[in-house]
Amino acid sequence: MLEQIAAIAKSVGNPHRLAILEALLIGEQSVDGIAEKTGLSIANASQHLQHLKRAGLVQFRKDGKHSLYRIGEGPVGQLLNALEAFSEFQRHQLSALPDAERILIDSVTRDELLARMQKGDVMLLDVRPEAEYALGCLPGAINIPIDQLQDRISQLPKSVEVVAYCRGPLCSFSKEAAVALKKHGFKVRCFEESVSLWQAAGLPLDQAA
Amino acid sequence: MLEQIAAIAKSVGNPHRLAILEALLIGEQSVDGIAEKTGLSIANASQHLQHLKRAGLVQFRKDGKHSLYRIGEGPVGQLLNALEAFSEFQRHQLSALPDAERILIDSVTRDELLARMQKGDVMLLDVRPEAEYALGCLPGAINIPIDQLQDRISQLPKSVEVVAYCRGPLCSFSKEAAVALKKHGFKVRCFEESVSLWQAAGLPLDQAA
DNA sequence: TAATCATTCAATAAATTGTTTGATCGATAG
DNA sequence: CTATCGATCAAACAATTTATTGAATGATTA
Repeated sequence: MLEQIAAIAKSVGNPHRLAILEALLIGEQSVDGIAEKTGLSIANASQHLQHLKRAGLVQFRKDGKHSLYRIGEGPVGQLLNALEAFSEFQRHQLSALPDAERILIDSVTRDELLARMQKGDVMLLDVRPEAEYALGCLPGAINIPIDQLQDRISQLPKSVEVVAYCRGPLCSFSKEAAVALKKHGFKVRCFEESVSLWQAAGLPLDQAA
Repeated sequence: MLEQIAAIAKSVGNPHRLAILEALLIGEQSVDGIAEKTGLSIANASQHLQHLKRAGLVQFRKDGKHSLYRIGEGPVGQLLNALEAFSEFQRHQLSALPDAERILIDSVTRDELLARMQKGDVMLLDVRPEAEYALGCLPGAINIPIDQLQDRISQLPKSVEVVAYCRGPLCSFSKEAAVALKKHGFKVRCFEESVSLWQAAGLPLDQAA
């Protein structure tokens, strides 16, 4: 029992396999696509993929001479989220802020976000690099890459709540952005599921041109 | 970055270390207490504990000639919960139920549970073994160990909602119980944080004696 | 001060994991 | 049918993890 759980953790406990999962969060990919994105040799990527497949973290289909892998069913995103959240906590722990200074960021569930978007009383902030934003973003989101946020912070409204998001479960940009904004007095939460899980849920993306 | 995250996952990716964490969820312990509970040699337990300490998953203080370890600050419980949830998902996946047959269990947050307990319109069901129940349970809970549940299912009321709980993040009893009850038409949810996180939050336990 | 106890450390051996190489397989294209 | 391509496999090696042993540490107790 504990061994099953440990086996799952062991599967994600390798930077190359995490990189593969991160790549797959964007969408289904062939082995050599993954190999290229992660800098692994093809044979090595294939081995890691099979490891992940055994653990149920990815799934697989064949299309002609390609093997296409995708994120597995089940709460893979939550798992990666939990890992990222713990890592994030650690990093802030280390920066040795006195407890009072530590800023807590609330998050928003997908359902709540959808409802708020309908009402139109939130501003969606995409903090990914421009190139990723251009490929597609949540409907109506504006883009300020995390490294430009300090300079362009005045472009954001204080009248409505800001919801920041980034790539997905293994990315901490949205939380960093939220902390920065909160320090400046904005009303801000973050949407932890971000693009990859939005997509995975079958919801539509905007083409930001 | 991915390496930091992988290091965390690697730390929980070992059954002995998971067993140690499970033991610590109950409370602070000395090295030899942990060694005994997990069946490890003292030296080995000490090494694993130091591994966990490096990863920030446990913390440590000295008291005389004892070293006392406890679960680390931060979202350790969530992390273990996510792992357990994924493992649980897999197990049900494997039992090859057609999608329609798969039973989804809602869970209850601690805050909601507290509110409902005040109002008195829930029945708390502790499905741990009797011995553990005797050491302390959530206020007002009754105990039906998971392996007696089938026989004693008629003792439960259908008029109020049942909330099942068990040991903590690495235990799946409460979910199993909830599935069984739901099949019999009970209104049931499960309290995923269970005893260990209840305790960790500083909330009081009942002495069931 | 010496003896004892709980723990950690250091060294080693055993087991597991990760990577590379080249061979192999199956599907498509010429 | 043969050549090519994407992917997997099998074997071999390197690197990392894990468990065990016995010595060392440091705080208490006699």
